[in-house]
Amino acid sequence: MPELPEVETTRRGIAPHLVGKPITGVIVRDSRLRHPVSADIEDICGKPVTGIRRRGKYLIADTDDGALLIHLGMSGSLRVCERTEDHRKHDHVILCLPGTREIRYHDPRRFGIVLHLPAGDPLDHPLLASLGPEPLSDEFTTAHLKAACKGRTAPIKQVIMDAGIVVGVGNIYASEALHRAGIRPRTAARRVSGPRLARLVAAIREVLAASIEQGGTTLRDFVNSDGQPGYFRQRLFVYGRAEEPCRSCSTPIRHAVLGQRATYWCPVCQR
DNA sequence: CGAACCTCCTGCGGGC
DNA sequence: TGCCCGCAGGAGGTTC
Repeated sequence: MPELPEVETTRRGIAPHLVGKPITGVIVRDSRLRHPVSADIEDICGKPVTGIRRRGKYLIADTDDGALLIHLGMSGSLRVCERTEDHRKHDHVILCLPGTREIRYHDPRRFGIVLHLPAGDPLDHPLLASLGPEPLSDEFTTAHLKAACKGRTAPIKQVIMDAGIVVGVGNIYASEALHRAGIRPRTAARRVSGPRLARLVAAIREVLAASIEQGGTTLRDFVNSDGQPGYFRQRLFVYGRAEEPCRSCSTPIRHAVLGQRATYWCPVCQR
């Protein structure tokens, strides 16, 4: 699925088409997402969209009377299309724009979310209220991560993937950041030293920022708002590279399942 | 509280 | 060629 870089890439792509303009109609072709898309989704229509924000892996389209909350789940994408094109299978929700275009929410697995939020602060919504800091913000500090790791026996990889601790780090970038920081994914969080946690904070920031620059990572589904894939996949050091040589030291990359998720690391670079 | 496990859903690639 | 199985970028829920 889209992790933070893919969601940010999507945000940047759709913003110019939405900000300052009203959504003129919503077509729900299949309401069966993670939360059913209710009829009040139409309430978003008419008022100009004042901005598109990202919070973790959520997108928020604000108006001065309510907002749209969108999550892309595992297989979701938002594309800007000409209205005349035929809709594809799994184009579940269509946001009509003034002029000739529309935005299509496409999500084969239907793990995503499209919700209308009434007036009020979207960040107070239960789905957003208990999220941890943004990894690219100043609030994501070594001290914060250190406090989150204190006493925790869970593997460090699972801790950095916990959205209550820091948002946006999914399965790809967790493996990548740990490689960059030289830390084994399975290490108990409480056993990672302060200096190594400082390296990890920096590594998370660096890998996410570098991926955003490349338009994110496409493994299978992800496309940006123009329907194009992201190019960070070719820059991945470990994810999906089992048995291939480490890009730093040529040792074959290891693979194991950790907390039900595929995990990759270099046994030499990561200790 | 934390940790381990399960679940939602569709599509695809590998093995036979 | 076709069928079955396992696996996939998320995250909320249950159980102990």
